[in-house]
Amino acid sequence: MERNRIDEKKPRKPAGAALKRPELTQALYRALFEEWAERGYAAISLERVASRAQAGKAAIYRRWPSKLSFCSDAIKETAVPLVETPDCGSLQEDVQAFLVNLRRVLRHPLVRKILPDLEAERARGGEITSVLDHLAAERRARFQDLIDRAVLRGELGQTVDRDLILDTLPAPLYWRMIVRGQNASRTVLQTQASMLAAALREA
Amino acid sequence: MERNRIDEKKPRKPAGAALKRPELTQALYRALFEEWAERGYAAISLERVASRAQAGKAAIYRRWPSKLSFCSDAIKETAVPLVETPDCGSLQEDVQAFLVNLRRVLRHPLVRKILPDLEAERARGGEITSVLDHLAAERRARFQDLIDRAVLRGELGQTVDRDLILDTLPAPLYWRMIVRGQNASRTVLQTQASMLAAALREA
DNA sequence: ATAGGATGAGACGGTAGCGTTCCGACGTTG
DNA sequence: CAACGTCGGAACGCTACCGTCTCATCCTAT
Repeated sequence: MERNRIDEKKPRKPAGAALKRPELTQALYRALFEEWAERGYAAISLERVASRAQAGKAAIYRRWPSKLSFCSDAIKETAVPLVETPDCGSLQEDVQAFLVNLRRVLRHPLVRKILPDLEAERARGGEITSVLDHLAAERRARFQDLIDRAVLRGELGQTVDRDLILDTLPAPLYWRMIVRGQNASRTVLQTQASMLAAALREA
Repeated sequence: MERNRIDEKKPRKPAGAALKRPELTQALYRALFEEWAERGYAAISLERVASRAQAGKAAIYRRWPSKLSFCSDAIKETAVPLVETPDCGSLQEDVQAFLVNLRRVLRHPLVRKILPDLEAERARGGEITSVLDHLAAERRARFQDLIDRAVLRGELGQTVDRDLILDTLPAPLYWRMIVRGQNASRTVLQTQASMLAAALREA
């Protein structure tokens, strides 16, 4: 009876499938993010998203039951391939590699607009708060690895305040690029890495 | 002819005046900020602001021609008495005093919600962007004073990168309190001040 | 070729806020 | 006392979007 005809999400044949065309789903995600960047989460109009994707409103309501689940899926689908922080040999190099990765993310023009909106929505206690909390937890785990390596190398004491480092590492670059809207050259990253390494050793 | 009957903003007699009652104006400001914190700038409903202040919509439109000018006036009126950064004798003490002032501002429950919304609105290029740019310029001037004093004392070299310091000083506390939503104890401020002073000397 | 399912387009009634305008009530001024 | 201006409240027509629904069309699989 081939019951997988209902379950399958990807095309069985090489060409595009007809069951909830995945290309359209991607187009809807893209249109959503554009709308999101322009208006902010609270003011997203699904009508405009649909027309921006040259789709009908029904195409959205067929896939997701609500704006929240639509946006939640869009974030999860997109934010997963995020920053990787491999071991670069020293604290200073680890920090600099992290900054390079962070800059790559913060450079994206849509991220620059959507990220502050997410923070605002979270501060306000909006409905997407839970989604963001989940992402924040993942982000925190990456930091822990970086700090653990530095402690093992003896670059940081075992009593180091991990919570404070969590504030210190990403904050200056975020502030510069997102809050102040400046760009960050390679020399800026290097100087910031030096300053951060010095700050961490002081903690 | 007593032409000041038109100009005067304050009551001539001890009792409340009738011409655009200033108490009502203040009540409207307060209601605006509450609404702002709950919904965000883009979603502010002047109808709700009015009813929250137990006023009629006309009371708002009699005073301001648009939402932008209403909010703009409210911000300017409120944000002017901002942080002061007096000379405390040393870089480390100056930094710590600045952090204490910043914490005082960021602790306010309405500020915690309105500030991220302002950043998001600014990143989006919304209509209040110009108002915020003006405030940012004032804020920057305060930092220049703090750095100038440290250079004069010989604590920082004359070639120090002021732009980077502009990113480094407020970022970690802002990140901790606003983005992460944590509070900041006195020892947190002290440790951050030490870390920041070490970072600045590295710049 | 044909049947079935997704699609784009758009109509529908409902909700919400806009900005304006009117009203009767009130208090201050003269 | 009378005139005036502001007050709260409410109604106005207007626009935008919601979430549902219908329908002709197109594509794919059988």
